[in-house]
Amino acid sequence: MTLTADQKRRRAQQDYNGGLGLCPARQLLETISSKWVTLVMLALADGSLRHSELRRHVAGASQKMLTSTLRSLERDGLVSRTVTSSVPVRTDYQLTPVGHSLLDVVYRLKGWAEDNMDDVAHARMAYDRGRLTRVE
Amino acid sequence: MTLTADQKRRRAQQDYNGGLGLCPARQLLETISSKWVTLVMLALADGSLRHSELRRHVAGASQKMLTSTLRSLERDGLVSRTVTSSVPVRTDYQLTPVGHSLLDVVYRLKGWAEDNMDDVAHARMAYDRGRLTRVE
DNA sequence: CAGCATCCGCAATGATACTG
DNA sequence: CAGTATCATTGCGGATGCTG
Repeated sequence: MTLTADQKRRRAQQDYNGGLGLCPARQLLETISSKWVTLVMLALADGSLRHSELRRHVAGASQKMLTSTLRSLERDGLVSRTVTSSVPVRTDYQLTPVGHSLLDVVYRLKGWAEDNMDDVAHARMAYDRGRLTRVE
Repeated sequence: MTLTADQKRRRAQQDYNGGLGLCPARQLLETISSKWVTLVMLALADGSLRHSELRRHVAGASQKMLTSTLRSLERDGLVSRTVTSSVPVRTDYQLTPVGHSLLDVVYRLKGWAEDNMDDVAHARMAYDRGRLTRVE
């Protein structure tokens, strides 16, 4: 078998997440870092929303991604799903207590972004403009 | 010519942002949400690190991804890069003041993950158990 | 209306080899 | 050692159509 360095690295990463148990936190971090997670969390901040409502709140999210994200959040116990078996099926999503605790952190993240977006925007322009000026 | 890789990334981001017409804050949020960003930030928490050292700290990061992430962070003014033009080129990375302010938030995120990983792990098992009643 | 399955294009990511 | 370009692969994410 030609298990080159690629396999080894990938195995290392997988083991890091699952086997060692020393860093399940990282696994969680990566879950949170998912593109739509923060947006869905913020959308559910005010209360429960239906699938269609959620989709309206989160701009640019396809039905597939939304469902996928919600499943992930539900699996992690951050979001609870309530299905009402009426004729038109109604499904409501809302944050669990654990979800709310994460929301608190997400708010801080959002706050930081709002506070520093000017600095970052400026830094970006400066970087893009003077990229050929190397520091030595 | 040396901008090709960066231009690709930049183009991708702008393409996404342009399609949705988003506020800069959300743009920043997505930057932070990048998979390796938090890990690199945490690695640089204690002080400056060289490229190779950084790579050792962040498990599973390829050289390409690391460089790419660092470039992104440098562009946003969160990380500063210091190149020493000695015979073996030495490059050190360290957080900027703005980077440190983000690090503070990242710490909270990490703290949350550590505090809640047990709950989440439990929720996951429970969820998976319920789903596995229907195995082929 | 909720959500799952399928096809598919493209961006993200990795490996490799090459500069300075 | 740090960094880049190039090619190959994959998995994300979008679109569509079908089920309950």
